[in-house]
Amino acid sequence: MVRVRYAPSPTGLQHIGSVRTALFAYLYARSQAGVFLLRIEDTDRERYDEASLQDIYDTFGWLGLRWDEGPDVGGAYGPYVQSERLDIYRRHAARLVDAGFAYYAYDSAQELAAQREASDGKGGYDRRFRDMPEEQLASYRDSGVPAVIRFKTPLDGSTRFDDVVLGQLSWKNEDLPADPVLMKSDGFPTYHLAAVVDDHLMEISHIMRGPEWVPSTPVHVLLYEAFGWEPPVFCHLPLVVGEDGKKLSKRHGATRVLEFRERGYLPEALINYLVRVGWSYDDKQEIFSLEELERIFLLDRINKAPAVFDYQKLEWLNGYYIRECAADSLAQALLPFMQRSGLIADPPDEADIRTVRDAVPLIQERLKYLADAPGLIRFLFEEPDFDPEEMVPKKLDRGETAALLEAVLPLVAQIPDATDEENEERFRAKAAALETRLGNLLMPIRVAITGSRVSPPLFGSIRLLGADSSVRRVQKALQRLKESR
RNA sequence: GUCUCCUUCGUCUAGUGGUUAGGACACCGGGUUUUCAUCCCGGCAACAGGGGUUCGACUCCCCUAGGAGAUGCCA
Repeated sequence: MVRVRYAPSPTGLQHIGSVRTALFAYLYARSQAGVFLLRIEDTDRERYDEASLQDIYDTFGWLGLRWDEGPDVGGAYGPYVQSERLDIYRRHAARLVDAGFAYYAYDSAQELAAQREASDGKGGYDRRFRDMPEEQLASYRDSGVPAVIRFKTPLDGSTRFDDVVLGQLSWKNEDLPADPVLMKSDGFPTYHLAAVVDDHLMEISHIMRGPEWVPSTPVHVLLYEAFGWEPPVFCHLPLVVGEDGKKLSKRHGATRVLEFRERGYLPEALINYLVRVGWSYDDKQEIFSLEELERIFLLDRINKAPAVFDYQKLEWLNGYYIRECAADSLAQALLPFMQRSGLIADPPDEADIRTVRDAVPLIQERLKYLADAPGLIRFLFEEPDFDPEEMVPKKLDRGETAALLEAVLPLVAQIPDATDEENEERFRAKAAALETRLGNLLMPIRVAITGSRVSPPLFGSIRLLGADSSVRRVQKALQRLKESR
């Protein structure tokens, strides 16, 4: 039985890297008909942040990735919050001390900092309490200095493990972190202890996590050995980096995942994009639905090398998924963005909903982001403001433009009652009669109606706006064009 | 500094000893089109460098260079 976990710590908002890790774990569990579970690693009470915890639920709720076991849904291996498992860690740490694999240490933060400094960035702890005789130890114990429990990493020999992605990895034990802390002085475990204990007790079969854990994996392997447990399969995912090749952070743009929702990305697009960062299926397919991924996602197609997060490709996918979207659901998805830009009320009234829905066919293939919609159809909700000069087509002047507009005005009122084909035919005939180009006729109207030279298709736009408003806007624009001569 | 990992077009990647090194995004050009967008066609563009092994290396080995991660009583 494949059991994988996503184990975020509520110390920061969910970002691209963490969600990519979760996605891979989720997909692998699904493809193996296994279990995907959420475990909250809240053992750092210094950095604990309530909002970050909520962000985890909000993020995955939006993405539509559900766990089979977790704090909110329960399960047979709980509790799924580490701060609720403290006595489990205490017991296991004590067990290691009793068996001679770990010991109490009484260093102060200052002493440790001084040691680090003295070692000239090389790290390294002097292990002073590791083999301290009992008589000496007693004085520390009685002094009331808070103790930590440290793990005795072997002084010689080597530790190796197999990683699904990286292959066989090996360390000399002397290069390992010197006696890492297992239990902190505040009674909370460190990641090393908590993760190992929980992964074992929760019967995790595959540890899928970011590459920053590779260097501490040998310590984890040693811990499994000390406990007499069989380690799970390790699977370290490649890093997601920014364009500068460095670990993704705020300076690379939107890294907080929910910000992608605010910017008008579709979860399908983000998921599809993310799955291709560090994973491939074959040499052809780029588009994957979540449902398909849940069937075909395999670990052996995971890449080793770090991958650059490419916003342009994400943008393309987002446009693709917007185009694929059913009109009604797209309209629905657009409403919050219309509200946020103040064009429609919250809650929206019937007429506004209808307008948005009717506008969808006009703008669907023009949207790269949901947030683009308000800009494209703003003219349906309020009168545009524009420079009359915008109406003048290339190679024409204001006078000529005004004359064309005047000549074509009667046709505008008829637009809503005719098909696009009929309208086009009429305008083409008119253009021919006036010995001008079709574009020279339509551009001034386009600007008069929408306020911009770039807009959704004109006839459809006018149909939505209605004959009266449309004619009024053209007349008004004509007036301004003449006046400003 | 030390340890570990990584290295195919600008980017994501396919490729597992013999390929014109394939696809996608981006970019450039062309076509369709009432603007924009979509769509269609075409183009540019890569095996980090050096040694081996081999009849033959992008593929295997070694070295170098570059990059990244780690080096916490954070995860």
